[in-house]
Amino acid sequence: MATLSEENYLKAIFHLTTKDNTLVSTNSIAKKMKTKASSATDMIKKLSDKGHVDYQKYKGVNLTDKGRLAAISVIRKHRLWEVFLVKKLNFSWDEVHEVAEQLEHIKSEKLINELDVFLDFPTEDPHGDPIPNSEGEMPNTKRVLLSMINPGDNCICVGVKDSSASFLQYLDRYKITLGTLISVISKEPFDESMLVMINSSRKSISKEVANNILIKIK
Amino acid sequence: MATLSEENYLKAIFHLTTKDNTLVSTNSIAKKMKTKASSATDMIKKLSDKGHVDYQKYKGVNLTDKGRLAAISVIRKHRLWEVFLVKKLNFSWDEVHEVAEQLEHIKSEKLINELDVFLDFPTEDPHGDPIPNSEGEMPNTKRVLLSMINPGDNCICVGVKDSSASFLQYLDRYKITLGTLISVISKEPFDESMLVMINSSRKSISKEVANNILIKIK
DNA sequence: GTCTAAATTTAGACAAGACTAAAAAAATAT
DNA sequence: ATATTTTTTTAGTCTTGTCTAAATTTAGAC
Repeated sequence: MATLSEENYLKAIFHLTTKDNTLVSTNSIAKKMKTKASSATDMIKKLSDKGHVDYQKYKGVNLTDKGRLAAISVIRKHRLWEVFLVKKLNFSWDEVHEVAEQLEHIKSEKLINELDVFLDFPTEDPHGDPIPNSEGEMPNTKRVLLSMINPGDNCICVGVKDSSASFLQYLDRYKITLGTLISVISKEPFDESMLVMINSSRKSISKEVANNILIKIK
Repeated sequence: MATLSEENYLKAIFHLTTKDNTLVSTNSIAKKMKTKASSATDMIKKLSDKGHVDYQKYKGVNLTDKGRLAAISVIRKHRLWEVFLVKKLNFSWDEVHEVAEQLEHIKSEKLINELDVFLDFPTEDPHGDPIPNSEGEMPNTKRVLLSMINPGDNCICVGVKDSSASFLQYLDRYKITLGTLISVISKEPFDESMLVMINSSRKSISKEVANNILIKIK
C-alpha cells in the first residue's frame, strides 16, 4: 500500500508520461512536486523498491503496470470527488482541486465504488477530464487544443488543460465552460491570438489561453 | 492548524474528559491512542506549546477553549461523514467508523458546511451520537444506559456507548437499532442480565450489553 | 576528443512522530 | 516515615520525507 507522498509522486509521474513512453526525468518530477531533485531521487528509489517504477539511474523512470494502476486509482478518486463537490455540494469548478487533493487519499474500496454509484458513473470530471472506471480503464476522448483549429471551424469546449483557479476564473468571465460553442473567426499571425465568437459576441483570446482549452470539432 | 496526529490526540482527550473536569492522565491518553506513555508525553508538550491544552507535569492535561473547539470540530466532521456514508452511500452502521476516521481530517470549511446542508443538518450520527453545529455547540440529549432501567419500564434505543463493529453486529442480530422499542421484563440479580421484549419476542441480554445501549424512557 | 554546463545522485542533517530503556516523581503499603 | 510500586518524564534512536552541499554522470559546445 502506497503512502500519501508516494501516491502523489505516482500521480505526478503518470501525468508526466507521454504517449511514446520516454523516461520521465528526475528534474521534471521534482518540478511537478515542487520539491528538490534530491528529494525526488530519494522517492524514486522507494517507488522502485516497491515495484511501482522501473528506474534507470541518471536516465529516469517509467511506471510499471502496478504503478500505473496505483496512479490511476488515485486519479479516479480525485475526479469522482470533484464531481461530487460540484454536483452535490455547490462547489464551482475552480474550487474543487485542493479539496480533491485531500480526498483522493482516503483508503476505502467501498467508499469510492459507492460514490461512483451515487454519482451515476460519471465519465468526466468538472474540467472535462476522463474518469477511469474501477478496472482502471480510461474512457477515450479525442480532444484537440483550440490553438490547433483553423479559422472557419466551429467547435465545442470539452475540457481544459490547465485547471488552475485563475485560468478557470478567466474562463468564467469569458463565459466559456464545458459545452460552450466556440467559432474561430481569425488567427493573428503576429502573436497567434485568436478572434472567436462565443454566445454571439466576438472576443479575442491569447495564444496562452487557446493552448489550454480542449475542444471537439463540430 | 493542527496536524493529523494532533487532531487525533485532541479527540482522545476530549473523549476522556469527564463532567467534573478532572485532569486527563498521560497513561489514559496513551491507552486510548494505542501508543506508549512516552509518545503521549511528547505530544502533550506539543499541544501545550500550541495552546490546545493546559499541562501540569506529572498531573495531566485539560483542553483549553481553543483545544476543545478543535476537538469538537473533528468530531463534527467525523459524525457528519458517518451520516453521509449511511444515508447516501449504503454503508451500514458497523462499517462507517474507520472511513470516517480518515475523512474527519479533511481540511475545508466549505466542504463540511455544504455537507451539513446536503444532509439537511442532521443532529445525530448513525449511532445516536449528537452532532455539534458549526459553532461547536452539542445538541443536548438526555440518554440513560439500559442497565439503569427498572423492570416494567418501556424505553427506546437512542444510541450506543460502544460503537465497535462487533457490538453493532451483535445488535443487528438481535434486531436492535436506533428507535427500537425495548421493554424490560425482569432483571436477574445474580449476573445483572436482563430479560427484555423486543419486537414482541423475549430475549435475554447480558450486563455488558445493557451497559452499552443508550435509551430514553417512554 | 576535450571542456563546460546541466542534470542527477550521494552524504549528511533536520523535523515529526513513534519507540525503548532508564531516571525521576507520585502514590501506595506497611 | 520508609520502602515499594506505579506513573510520568527524559534521553537517545528510528523512519519518513524533506533539505543543502558536494560529488558524479551525462549532454552539449567547440
